[in-house]
Amino acid sequence: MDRSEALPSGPTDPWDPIVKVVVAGLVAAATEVGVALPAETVRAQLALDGGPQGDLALPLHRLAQVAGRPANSLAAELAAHFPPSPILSSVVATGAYVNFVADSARLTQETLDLVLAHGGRYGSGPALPETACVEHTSANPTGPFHIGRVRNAIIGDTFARILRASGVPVTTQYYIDDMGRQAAMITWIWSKPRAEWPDPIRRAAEGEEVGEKPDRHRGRPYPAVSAYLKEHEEAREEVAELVRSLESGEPPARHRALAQEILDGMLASLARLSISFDEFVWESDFVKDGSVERVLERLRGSPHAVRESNGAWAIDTTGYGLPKESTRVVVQRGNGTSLYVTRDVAYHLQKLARFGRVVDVLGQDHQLHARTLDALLTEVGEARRPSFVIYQDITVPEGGRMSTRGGSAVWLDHLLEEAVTRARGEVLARREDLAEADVDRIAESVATGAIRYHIVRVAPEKPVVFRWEDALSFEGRSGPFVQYAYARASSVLRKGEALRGPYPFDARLLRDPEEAALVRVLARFPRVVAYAARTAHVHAVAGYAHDVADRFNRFYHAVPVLKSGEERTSRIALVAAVRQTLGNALDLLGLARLEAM
RNA sequence: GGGCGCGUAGCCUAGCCUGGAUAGGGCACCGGGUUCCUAACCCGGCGGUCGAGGGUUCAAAUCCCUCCGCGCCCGCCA
Repeated sequence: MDRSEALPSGPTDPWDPIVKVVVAGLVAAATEVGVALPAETVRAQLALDGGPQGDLALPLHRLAQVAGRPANSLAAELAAHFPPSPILSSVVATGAYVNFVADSARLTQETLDLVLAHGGRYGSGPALPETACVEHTSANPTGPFHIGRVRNAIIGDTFARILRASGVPVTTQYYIDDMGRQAAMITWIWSKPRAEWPDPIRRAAEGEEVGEKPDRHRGRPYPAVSAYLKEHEEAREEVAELVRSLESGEPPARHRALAQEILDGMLASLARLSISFDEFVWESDFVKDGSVERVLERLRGSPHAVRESNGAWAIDTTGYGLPKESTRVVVQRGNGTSLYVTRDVAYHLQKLARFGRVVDVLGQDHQLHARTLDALLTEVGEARRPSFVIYQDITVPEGGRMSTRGGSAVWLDHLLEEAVTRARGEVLARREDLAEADVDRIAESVATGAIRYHIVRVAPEKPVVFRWEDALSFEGRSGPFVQYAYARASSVLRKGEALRGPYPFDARLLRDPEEAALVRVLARFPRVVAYAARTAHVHAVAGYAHDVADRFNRFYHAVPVLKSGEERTSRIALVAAVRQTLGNALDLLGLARLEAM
C-alpha cells in the first residue's frame, strides 16, 4: 500500500471531505462496538490510495491487539456499524481490513470543482508567512556547464518551484565564487596577451569558432592552465599572488568582469532549460563588507579556538559529531587570509538573517563541508540551521565522475544541440503542415523537456550514469510523453471549441472505469505537491506527471469525447481538468506546456 | 581505516521518512491495435532470492545489527 503521500489533507484536496467522513464514521462505529478508537489513531493507520479493495483502507491488526479482539471480527463489526454516507459507495470488511470506496460521482464532482475553480493554483497550498532561500547551481565561472553540474540546477530549480507552490515565498540565489584559485586561474591567463601564453595552453585553446559563447571561449584554456600550474612553480606563485590580491580587496580590474562574462554564457544555457535566479551573490562581497572579519573575530574568541604555531586559527570541532579526522577546522590561514568555509559562514549568517528557511542544494562531495559549516554556525552563536538537499553525482559509463579536466564531461550545450536535432526530426516526421518557426519552437521545448525530465525523474540520492540514448529518449517515462498528453488534451479542447470555460458538467455521466481512475489521479495532486515540498523529493512530481499522462492516454483510447452523446460536455470538462492539472505539474517541472506537437 | 550515500527483473526506476492485503512504472523482447478526438499513443505477454545473513513484529523492500559490493569525502583547496 502506498502511503507515501498520506498527509492531513487541506481545503484544496478533493479527498479532504471523504477522509473526514471516514475518520468520523470509524470513531462512531468503534464507540458502538465498544472499542476506544481515537481519531488520531485512525488517521495514523488509514491508508489512502493504495489498497487493492478500495480507495481507503484501515488495517486493524494493531488496533485489534490493543483492544484484545480478533482483527477479522473487529473489522467486520466496524464495517457493519459504519454510519451510511452518500459520499461513500461501499464500506466492506475484507479479512483484517475495512475498505472504503468513495462514491465516484461525489469524488468527481469535488475534484473537477476544485481543479476548475483553482486553475493554476490547483495543487498549491495556502500562502504561508515563512520565506525561504534556495541556493543552487553556484558553479564556479570557469567554463561551460557539464551535465553533472546541471543536475544541481535542475533539482534546485524544481525544488524552488515546488516550495513556492506549497505556499512558501522563495528567493533563489546563485553564489558566485570569485575568491578562489579557480577564478584566479581564469584571470591569470586572460590577463596575459595571447602571445605570452605558454605553448601547451595556447595549443589547448585553439580551434575557436566565430561567435562562440563566452563560457566556451573564456573557458577554453582552463583545463590546460590547471595542468600547467601543477608543473610550474613560478606560475603557481603568480596565481597565489592573485588570490592574495582578491583577499586584500584589490584584484585586477578585469577579474569580476571575466567571471561575469563566463557566467553570462553559462546562464544562457540554463535559460534554455527555463532556469533562472532571483539573486546573484558574490563571495568577495563578504570580504569587502567586513562580515568575514567579523566572523573571524567571533571564531577567534571561541573557547574552541586554537592558535597554530604559524599564526593560523583553527576551531576544535570535537563534539560536533564530525568524522574523527575532521576535528580541527582551519578558519584563517597563517598569512591572515580567510578560507572558503569561513566566507561561507558569513554568507549563511546573512541568509539566515533574511529568510525563515535556508536551503542549499549540494553535491555529495560537499557533504562534509555542509556539516563543517553547520558546526561553525553554532560556534559563532547562530541558533538556526540551513537545510541541505544532497544529490549524487552523474557518472560516465566508463566509470568515474564527469571531469572537465579529465575530458569525460558531457557538455550541456552539446546535449541540447543533439536533443534539438533529434526533436526536429521527430516533429518533421509527423507534422508536415507546420511553419518553420513552429517546428523550431516545438523541437526546442521537446528537447529541453526531455533533458529536464530525464534528470529530475530520479531521486536525488541515487547515482546516475549518463547515457545518451536514455537522455535523448522521447518515449515512455519521459518529458515528451507528458508534454504529448498535454498537447493531446489541448487538441481535443481546441476541436471542441472549449479551450476556455466555463465547463458545465454532470458528474453522474462520468461513470466509465477509465474516468473514475483518471479522476482519482487528478485528486492526488495536492498531496503530491505537499509531499515533494516536505521531503525535497522532486522526482515525485515527475512520477506524478507521468501517471496523469498515462491515465489520460488510456482514457483517450477507451472513451470518445467529442463524438460522444449526452456525456460530451461533461467529458470536455474532465479533459479540461486533466489539461489544467497536467499543465500545473509541467510548470513545477519547468517543462513547456505545448498546445500542439 | 572513519563518515555519508547507494544496491529492487537483461537495463533504468517508484515504493523506504510514517511496517500492512497479489512490490508499481519505463526500456528492451514477443504478439496485437490507426476508414474514429494527434500512434511521441494504446492493449496483451515475458521477466522479481527487493545485495547477503541475522533480529524486532501478528506482519519487513520498508525498522535495528552484521557483512558484501559500488560511489563520494576525510587540504592552511573550493
